[in-house]
Amino acid sequence: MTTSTATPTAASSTYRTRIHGDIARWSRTLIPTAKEPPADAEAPSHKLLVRAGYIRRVTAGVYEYLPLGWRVLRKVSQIVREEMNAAGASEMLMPALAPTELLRETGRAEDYGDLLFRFEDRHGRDSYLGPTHEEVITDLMRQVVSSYKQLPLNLYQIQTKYRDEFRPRAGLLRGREFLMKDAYSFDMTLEGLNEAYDKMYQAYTNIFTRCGLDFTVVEAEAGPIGGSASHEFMVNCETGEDTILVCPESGYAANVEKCEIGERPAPAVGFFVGEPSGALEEVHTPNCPGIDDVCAFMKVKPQNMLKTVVFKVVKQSEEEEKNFPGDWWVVAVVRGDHDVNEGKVREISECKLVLADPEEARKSGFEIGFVSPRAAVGKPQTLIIVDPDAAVGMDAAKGKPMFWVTGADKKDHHVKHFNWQRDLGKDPVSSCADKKDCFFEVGSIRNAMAGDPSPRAKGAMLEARRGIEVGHIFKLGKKYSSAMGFKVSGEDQKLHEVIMGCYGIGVSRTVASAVEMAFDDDGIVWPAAIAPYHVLITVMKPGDAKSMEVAEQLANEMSELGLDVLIDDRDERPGSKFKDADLIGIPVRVTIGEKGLAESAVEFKLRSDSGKGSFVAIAEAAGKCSDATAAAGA
RNA sequence: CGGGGUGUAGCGCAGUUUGGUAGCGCGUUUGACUGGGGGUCAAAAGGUCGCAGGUUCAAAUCCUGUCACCCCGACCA
Repeated sequence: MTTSTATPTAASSTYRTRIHGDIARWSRTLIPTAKEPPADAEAPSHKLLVRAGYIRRVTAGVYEYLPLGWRVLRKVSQIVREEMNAAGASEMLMPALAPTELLRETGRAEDYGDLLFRFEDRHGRDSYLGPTHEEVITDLMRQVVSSYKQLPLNLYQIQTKYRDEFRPRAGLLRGREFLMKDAYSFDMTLEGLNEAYDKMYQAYTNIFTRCGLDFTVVEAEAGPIGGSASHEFMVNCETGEDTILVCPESGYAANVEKCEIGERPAPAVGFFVGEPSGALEEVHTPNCPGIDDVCAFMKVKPQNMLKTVVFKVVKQSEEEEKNFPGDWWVVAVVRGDHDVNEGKVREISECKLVLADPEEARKSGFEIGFVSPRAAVGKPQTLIIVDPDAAVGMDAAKGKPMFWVTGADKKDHHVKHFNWQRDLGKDPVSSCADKKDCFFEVGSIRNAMAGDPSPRAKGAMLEARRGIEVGHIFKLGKKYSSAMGFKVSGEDQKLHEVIMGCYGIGVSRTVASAVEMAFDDDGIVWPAAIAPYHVLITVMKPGDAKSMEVAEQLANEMSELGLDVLIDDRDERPGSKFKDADLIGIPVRVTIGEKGLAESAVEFKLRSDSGKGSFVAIAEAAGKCSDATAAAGA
């Protein structure tokens, strides 16, 4: 592996010695290219990486990295390594295999469920293959770190990870075995954590910039891993699995789960106010628990439905259980074309929630699938939250009373002409005010969508884009140190739980997303920094002594300049060699043929240029390749 | 976990309805011609038709079971 002569960040200064580039011969390595992709490949990166001989599938979601693929993976790893080291983190290696009892300490043995690769060894010990390593590192740390003087620390590894995805797909983008960099920071104070986090944010920005990727950093929910803040690094790409929302004016960007919605104007007449659109009418809707089913059956639009989602409150302490005995519920109401955002419901309700079990909810009077706000209003131990877009009585656009369809609170029935005031009381909010254990409020509880007002710039609208998540940084807080008893002595001579952060990069996914981002009809177009080789020397007549001599000489010169060179010395027809060259996507191609040699020249062409290329004197070729790769960021 | 689908040569596929000697294209090997964008001709190698039972004189084909894989949805540190 090499570094080039012109690495743009401070990390390159770690190299004191001149490192020569690699030279390889196509005929003596393994690059099995194919005209047709395997039938199971769908994503462009999957098709191309297989066709170009980078990877092969071994079983669902598991791939071999052939020589070219492994080189790319190592290039990305090396960039990650350099930037992590420059940010003050230390590399180590944890095992992929660990005892499940570690996960029991934090409850994640259950939380992960089937996603965890688990098995018993011959002694009957329950083991797992690590999907991530919070428990392992915390276990290590609690053994070896006992004083604040040993902190702060940031430790990372580049390790194969395992997740038993139910449906692996898209080649390297969602595999069951994948290469990941994971880092863990340990601090005594919140300020320390914030500093560590900001350093990682910067390191990640450097890493993905150096990899030549076009990416967006978005605010994200911390998710099941817990914690208080997080950002995702998303490669901008139409084929991406994830939707992100961005504000074109302020630069605010967030994923769908996290994205806030700017102030939505309340109806001019006030929330819930409006005459009924007609008499309440019950409709038999057999086998229609879902919004789409009902809409198709009743021929109404989702915008005219009220969706009612029932959550159960999870009490987190015995004290809570004592103060609030029995089952408590949170009922979220949104418009049928919107999605309830559990995080936002949680924030407003200030409770830990789970989606109610249908059976259990039914016993308490919620006919799941057919619930309406009527089932919840005035009900004890229940909080109702209605999204502003659902809390309207007048259809402002049409100037008519709002036509609502919602559940009939009995199986296989819905009602139409639902009206907030008539069916819930003259003023739904105050109707609950005099009961001390029933609550009713209007709050923003749905996922943001394209077209929603920006939360950061007045008048701007959110836009939706697609992306591939390649990096994710979290502020974990004390979740793991607390669960696993990782405490150290502070300056005050007292024990303190350590504050953690964790920082992941999907290395193999980064490789695939680089391809998703840059390819054309002919094949891959690698960013120079992560291409398996910088230069491909295509020898038209490998049987010709003069041609091969020039090829070797050029390769040596380039290697001296730190370039990695692949010589296509195969005795193939020119057409095949050019097709293969475009397919594997090496950034610079130098062609050695009779035309040029007669003039002591070779042909120089960038993969990213569609033109024919140009002739360059042999003496200048190596330098030109070096300049071109440096200009492309390698 | 719901719905749909596929397993036949290294890759892509036909053949299965109506049981009767295992096929095509690409790739591979050999030879000749060719030689700047996947060439031409000639010859050749390569398959227990996913696996296990069953029906039958006879099974890639029909029946039963099983395994693997893919797509859509749900889910997703």
